[in-house]
Amino acid sequence: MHISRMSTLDPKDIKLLARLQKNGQISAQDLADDLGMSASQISRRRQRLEAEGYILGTPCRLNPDRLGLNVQAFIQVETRAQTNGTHQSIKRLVATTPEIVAAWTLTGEADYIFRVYCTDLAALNRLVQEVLLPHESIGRVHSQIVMDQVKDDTALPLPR
Amino acid sequence: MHISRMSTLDPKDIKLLARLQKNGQISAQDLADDLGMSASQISRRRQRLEAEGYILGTPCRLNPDRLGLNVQAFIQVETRAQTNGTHQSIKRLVATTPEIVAAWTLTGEADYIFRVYCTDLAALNRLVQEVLLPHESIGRVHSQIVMDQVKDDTALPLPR
DNA sequence: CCAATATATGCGTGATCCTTGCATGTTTAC
DNA sequence: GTAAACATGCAAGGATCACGCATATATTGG
Repeated sequence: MHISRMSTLDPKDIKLLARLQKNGQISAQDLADDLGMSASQISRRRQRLEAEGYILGTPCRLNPDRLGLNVQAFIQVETRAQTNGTHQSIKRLVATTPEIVAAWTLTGEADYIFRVYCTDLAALNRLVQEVLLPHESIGRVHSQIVMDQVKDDTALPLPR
Repeated sequence: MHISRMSTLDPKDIKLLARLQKNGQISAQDLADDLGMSASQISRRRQRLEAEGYILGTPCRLNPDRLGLNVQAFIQVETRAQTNGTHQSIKRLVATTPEIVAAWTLTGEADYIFRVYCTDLAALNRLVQEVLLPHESIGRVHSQIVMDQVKDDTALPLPR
C-alpha cells in the first residue's frame, strides 16, 4: 500500500514557494538555475504544490493609485441585534459591494471590519451613508482612513 | 507632435484587468475568445497596461492554512515619544519581520496597525512579547485575532 | 543488512503559448 | 480632405511548458 505523502515541505519547496509568491510568472528555467535543478523538476514540483493546495491562485495585483483609487480605509461595523440572519446578510453585502475588498470579524469588540478602496472621500462618504448605514443589519460604523501604507505584501511568512 | 496617450481605460481594458486580477495566468487565447478579439491584441494590451503601471505584479497567493499559519491577527501599535526617527524605525521593523505582512498608519488614533500571520497563539504571543514590546519605538500594543475571514480578495474595484 | 518498491531527477521531444512584423482598416488632428 | 497616429488580425518564429522514459536515490519490510 502507499499513502499519498501530502509531503512536508523540503527546503527546495520552501524556496520555490518564496520565489513564486514574489513572482508567479517567473519561468521554470530561471527558477531551475536559481535553485540548482532542472526546469522539468520545477514544473513537476509546482504542479504538486498546486495539487496539494499550497497555491491558491496567481492573480495580477493592480495599482490602486493608477486606477484612481486614492482613498483607502478601514471601516469598523457594529451590527444591530445580531439575529441569526445577520452574518449571512453581511456576507451578501460584502460580496456584492466591490469597494469592500476584504472583511473580517475580530475578537474583542467583535462585529466586523471592512477594508475598502474608493476614488475619493466623497465616494467613501457615499458608501457609508448610502450603502452601509441604510443596511438592515448595520448599526454604527467608524471609518479610519489609511494615511500611509508602510507595507502591503501578500507574501506570507514561510517555515525555516 | 504626439503625446503618449497614457490612455484612459476603454471597456476592453477594464474587462481585461478584471480577468487578470482573478487569474494572472489565463492564456491570451482564452482571453481573446472571451473578449472577442485576437490573442495578439490581448498580448499587446497587456504589455501596454504593464508599461503604464496598471499592473504591479503577478504573485502566487499561498494558502495560509496549508502552511500551518492558523492564527491571523491585527495588532494596533502605539508608539512612544514620536521622535523623528520613529517612522524609519518602524519601517525597518516591519520590513524585517516576516510575520508582519502589511502595516498602515490610520487617521484617528494614528500610530500603526499591523496585519500578522502566525502558526499558533504561542507564536503570536512571542511576537508581541519578544519582538514588538521590546522595540525602542513601541509603547503599547493591542492584538485582535481574526475569527472569521468573510472575504479576502485583493481584487480592486474597477471603473464603470 | 539486503532486496523490493516507491520516489526524485535529468534529458529530450512534442505540443502549446507568447511575441513580433507586416498589411489593412479605423480614428484623430490639422 | 488628407495625412499621421493608432488599433487590429494573421501568420511565423522563438520560447516555454509538460510529459515519457531511463537512471539514481531514498524508503520500506523482512
